[in-house]
Amino acid sequence: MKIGQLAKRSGFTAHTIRYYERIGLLPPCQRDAADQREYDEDALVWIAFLGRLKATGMPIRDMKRYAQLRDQGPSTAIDRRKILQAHRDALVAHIAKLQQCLLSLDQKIDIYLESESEATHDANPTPDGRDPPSTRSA
Amino acid sequence: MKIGQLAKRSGFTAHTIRYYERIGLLPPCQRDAADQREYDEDALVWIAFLGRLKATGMPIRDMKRYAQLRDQGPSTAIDRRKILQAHRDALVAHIAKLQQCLLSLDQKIDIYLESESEATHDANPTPDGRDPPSTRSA
DNA sequence: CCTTGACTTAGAGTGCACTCTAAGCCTTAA
DNA sequence: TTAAGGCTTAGAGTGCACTCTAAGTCAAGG
Repeated sequence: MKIGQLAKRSGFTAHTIRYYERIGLLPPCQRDAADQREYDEDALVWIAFLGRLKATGMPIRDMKRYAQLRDQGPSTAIDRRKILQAHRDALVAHIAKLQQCLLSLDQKIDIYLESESEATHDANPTPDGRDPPSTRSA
Repeated sequence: MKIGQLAKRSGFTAHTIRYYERIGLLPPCQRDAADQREYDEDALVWIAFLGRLKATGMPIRDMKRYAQLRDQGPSTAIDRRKILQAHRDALVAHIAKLQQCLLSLDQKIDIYLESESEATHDANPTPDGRDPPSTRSA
């Protein structure tokens, strides 16, 4: 497939795909008679994997490290697995943190909703007219 | 407390706190006789909240919008609540996506681990000497 | 008295990850 | 035949969120 196709199927732009090739994240691909890039399904699998690393917050320099090891062949498999595991652990921690933030966000929303329903039952929003839930710990 | 104290307790640097004030994320605070910033506990609560918005991926321009509404007083409470709810929904979706990525990351790690244990039982890592788990969907 | 270190300002610089531009080539449909 | 649209390159530009610099003031400790 051409770069435009790969772009559509991977969710990256053609610009970004060329950029990734330039910096060594994608290996150089086949070219057709007109010197245009021609990709196979493997390329899509690889770039989709990069997309997941990116989505989970891996910086490009780490993806590059991984890509370099991959280029060096099977002897680097253990190193690659370790990179992935470290990333996985960081991801688990990150998700946990997000879930905690979600909790306190929900709490804050509830405080807003409560003060809104008070305002419905009562003509006067909050007793002293202060900004209702501008603060709250957690 | 002084800016250095607030920095320590909030996890932001003093530089960043001044930057946030400059762009309107933090309201101007009290100054002491030497014109140095003096913060109260409320300031800490507010900046900690900003920290959670940031940690959950809210861009600064959206935080600014929220801060502006807050500065306008209680009449903007519903708008603020809606911002928070929209952010909350985006966050839930983001967490779900991360969890999906975590799943396929774990699968990939398992493939590496399997090929490693094969290598232990068998002298020859992979039959044809190819890069073991460089791909795999999901 | 002197040094240390925290603070002040405006504004410049950084790092990341794209994102786009310019100028041009090639293929395909009308 | 021509126009549209996709492709090529090197390199410049963008947006975000800081991050730091320079030059200076000020208060406390040795």
